[in-house]
Amino acid sequence: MLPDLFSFERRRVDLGPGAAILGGFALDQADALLEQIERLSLLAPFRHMQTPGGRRMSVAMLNAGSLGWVSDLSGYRYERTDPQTGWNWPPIPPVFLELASQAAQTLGFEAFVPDACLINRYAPGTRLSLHQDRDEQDHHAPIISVSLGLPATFLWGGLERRDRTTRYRLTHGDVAVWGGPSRLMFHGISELKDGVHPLTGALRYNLTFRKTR
DNA sequence: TAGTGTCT
DNA sequence: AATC
Repeated sequence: MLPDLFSFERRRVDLGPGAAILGGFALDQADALLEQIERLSLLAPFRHMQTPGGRRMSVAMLNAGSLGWVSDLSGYRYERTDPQTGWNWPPIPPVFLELASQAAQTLGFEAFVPDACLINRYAPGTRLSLHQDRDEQDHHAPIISVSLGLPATFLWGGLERRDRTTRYRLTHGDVAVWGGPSRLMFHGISELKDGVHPLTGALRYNLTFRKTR
C-alpha cells in the first residue's frame, strides 16, 4: 500500500457535547469567502457598533441575511434592515450557506439553514469579550464560526460567566461549531496580535452563522 | 437587563 | 482574575 501524499488528517478539537473546532474545514473555500466579504462590504459597510452601555466595540461588523445582529444604546437585537443605510442586509452568499450547512452536518446538526450571518473584522489590538450568543429565539440550531486571515486565541468558557475558560488557537480556515448542550456556552476572542496574512494582510475575519428563529 | 467593555 |  503506497502512502497517500495528497490527503492528510485534519485537526479536530473536541469542545464538549455538540461542539468542536474543525481544523482547516473552510480552507478550500477561503478565497471565495474572502471575495464575498469584499463584495458584501460594498453593500453594507463595516461599522463599529455601540454597546448598550455606550462603549464602542473594537471589532468592526456587518451582516448578511434576512436578519442582522445589531447593538446600540437600546440593546442587542436582530434587525431586518441596516440601521446605517435603511436597506435590507444583503443575502447570505450561496458559498457561505453551503459551508455552514456542511460544518453543521459534521457535528450531526442536519438541515442547518441560517437566517443571519454576522461578519466580524478584527484588526490587531481588537477583541471580543466573553459573551453568550443568546439574542436568537431558536436555541436548537448550532452556531457556526469560520475563521479567516490572522490567527486568534479563542476563549471557550462554560454555561456561566464565572466558569473557567480554555484557550484555543483559531487559524485561517478553521471552523468552530457549538450547539445542543453547548449552544449557550460563553466564548470570546483575545486581543488580536500583530501579524500579516498573505490573503488578508493585518486582519482577521470571522463569519458567524445563526438561525435566529 | 447588558459587560460583544473596562477597570482593578 | 474579579467587578460592575
